[in-house]
Amino acid sequence: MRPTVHDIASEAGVSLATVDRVLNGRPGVRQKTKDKVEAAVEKLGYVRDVAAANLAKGRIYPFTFILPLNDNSFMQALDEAVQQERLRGRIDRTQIDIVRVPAFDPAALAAAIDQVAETEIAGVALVGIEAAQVSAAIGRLRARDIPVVTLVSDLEDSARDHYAGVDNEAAGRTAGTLLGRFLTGRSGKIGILAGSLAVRDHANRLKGFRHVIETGFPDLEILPAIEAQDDSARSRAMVSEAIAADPDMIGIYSLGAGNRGLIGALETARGNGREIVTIAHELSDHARKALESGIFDAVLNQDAGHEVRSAIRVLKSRADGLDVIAAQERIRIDIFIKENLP
Amino acid sequence: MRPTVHDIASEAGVSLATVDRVLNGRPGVRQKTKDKVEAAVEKLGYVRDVAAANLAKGRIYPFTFILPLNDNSFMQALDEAVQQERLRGRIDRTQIDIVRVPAFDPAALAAAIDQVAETEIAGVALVGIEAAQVSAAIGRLRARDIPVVTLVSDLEDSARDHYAGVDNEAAGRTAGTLLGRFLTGRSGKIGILAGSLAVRDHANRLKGFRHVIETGFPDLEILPAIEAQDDSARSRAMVSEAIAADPDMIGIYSLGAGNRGLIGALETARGNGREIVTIAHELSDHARKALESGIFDAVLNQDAGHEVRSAIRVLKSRADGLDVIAAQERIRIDIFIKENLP
DNA sequence: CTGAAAGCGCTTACAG
DNA sequence: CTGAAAGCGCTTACAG
Repeated sequence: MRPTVHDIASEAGVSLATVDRVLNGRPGVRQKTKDKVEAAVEKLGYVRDVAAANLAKGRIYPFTFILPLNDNSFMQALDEAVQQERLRGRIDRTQIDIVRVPAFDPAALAAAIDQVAETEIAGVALVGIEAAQVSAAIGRLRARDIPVVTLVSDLEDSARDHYAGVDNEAAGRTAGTLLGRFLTGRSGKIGILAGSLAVRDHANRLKGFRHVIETGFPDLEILPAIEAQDDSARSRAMVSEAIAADPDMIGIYSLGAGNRGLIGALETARGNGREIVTIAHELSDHARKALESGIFDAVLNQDAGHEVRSAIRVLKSRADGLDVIAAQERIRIDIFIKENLP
Repeated sequence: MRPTVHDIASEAGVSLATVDRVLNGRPGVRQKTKDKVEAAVEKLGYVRDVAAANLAKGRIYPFTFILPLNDNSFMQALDEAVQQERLRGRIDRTQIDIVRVPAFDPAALAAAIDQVAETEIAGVALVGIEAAQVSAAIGRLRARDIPVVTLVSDLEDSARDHYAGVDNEAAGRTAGTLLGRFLTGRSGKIGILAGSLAVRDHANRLKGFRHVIETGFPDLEILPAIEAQDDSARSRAMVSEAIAADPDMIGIYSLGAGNRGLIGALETARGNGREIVTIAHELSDHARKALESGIFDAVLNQDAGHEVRSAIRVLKSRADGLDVIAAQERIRIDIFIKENLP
């Protein structure tokens, strides 16, 4: 049987309380006593039972997730993933509060952060918006020693502890390579559909995409980006117009949300005999159906559940003063085509 | 604060022991008492603290993993993943034994299974080999009510409880679509490199691949499969020869292990001005480097760690007599290209 | 600086 | 059929 604190205590000839002090690096133990305990730990190969420790501590980690009020499928999936983990809180001793703020509103986000900072909290996760006031609010949280993780969308210049999200430039490069290769031997133009290039994520994706196409696929030309604010009706209208206007458009990279409108436009185009190779982001139900029907050729995905769980793991580690194994927390860029749909 | 067994007991006006009996469906409780307890559970929204329960039970799940002694990278990764989980056993109360048997040896595997059946065990995971004697041995395990999960390689006709691995036919279809699309506009022949088509996994991959190419890419012709027993030197020689023999070979699908030899052959071919679009399986270090250098164009991967953890979750559920949510245990087919390498 | 005792939420003999 | 008490491996006041 594996050794317990009792074994350590009797081996070292001290009490349980002292063992606990040494094990948890609490102050008020003579060096000599500490040595005895450490020797016993070493000798018996003691490993702490974390579950039992948590039970005894009755410790609960109160975390707050600040999420945007956004109706696109991905943000909804993210919201649901957080709610899911919230329920699991009973078992993993987290107490997750969700605060929702208007989307794309830096002032609202900063205000929400400041409000959260007033509460008794062990960590905060939030979807970043690139803005000085947001960075400043994060700085104030960190000044109070509250761990902060950015989720999905980073704020590189802020004091956040960790970013739980995808490398968007790499995602753009991935899309570029796939689209370029799917169009092997053809020459023509590529349409870009974005929410807004003012959003760092979208800009980064486009940057990576552009780099790959320009350096690797000289027969393809990238058209100026269509910014449709991730709005479905708008996307549909603008993409339809662009397709009609340019018979040479043979591919589209949709790097934002708003896929529903895009799918409508592509279906219409297909009706008119135009098959356009398309790569989009986020495996929503719509995107899945579009893959199945051949309207989309590939979909890049980030797993919202993974991101949320990673954020929680990191916040817990931080709250416990432990280090994070960065490699283990890297969020993958999933590639889905019709054939490997999960 | 969330309710505990104490709250249920006082609400229902019974003792802790009775609450426990009802909660765990143990016999010897009057229906009327049971009703009272269940009403209290309902009313207070009680949810059991699994960690505390395990602590009290002192329960440990002794599982045995039977793994092939195989030096290919994937099997080594699998072995390491099991060792990893073995270490975590201290925290998640599993006690994992690893038994290693010669690879591709049905008699040895069957013997190992029978030997394990003699021990006090809560579940067995094993890498399947298609053979009647193996199925029979699994049947004997199940007859003793020991849960069995096949890992990586299934035995559909056996009595195993669950398969923790990838849908290999879908993997083949995925490879076919990618290769076909990467070769858009070109016509030529596709080489197939397999370990042995007697291995069901390899045969299934080829089946899926063939289906996609034959129905979707009429300009591509699949050459007879090269079976190199996953041996590096052999793979290298046979692939080199095949490339030299057929100037029309423009693509290769490598559906087994033995990638090192394949990479060597492709590098030589490249030196001779032959660029062959290649898709392989399993993201080993060699495969990763081959992606980075452009020798491989895509790699399909199954995550050994996921498979092992899924197997453990399923075995635990079975041991506890719980159902498994199949959708949650599905193992994904990961697509990696140079740009989305993790 | 150190220890004895109670308790976290559950389960398990044992007694009745 | 039901209950009182002890214990799982830890931590935490409290006392000294």
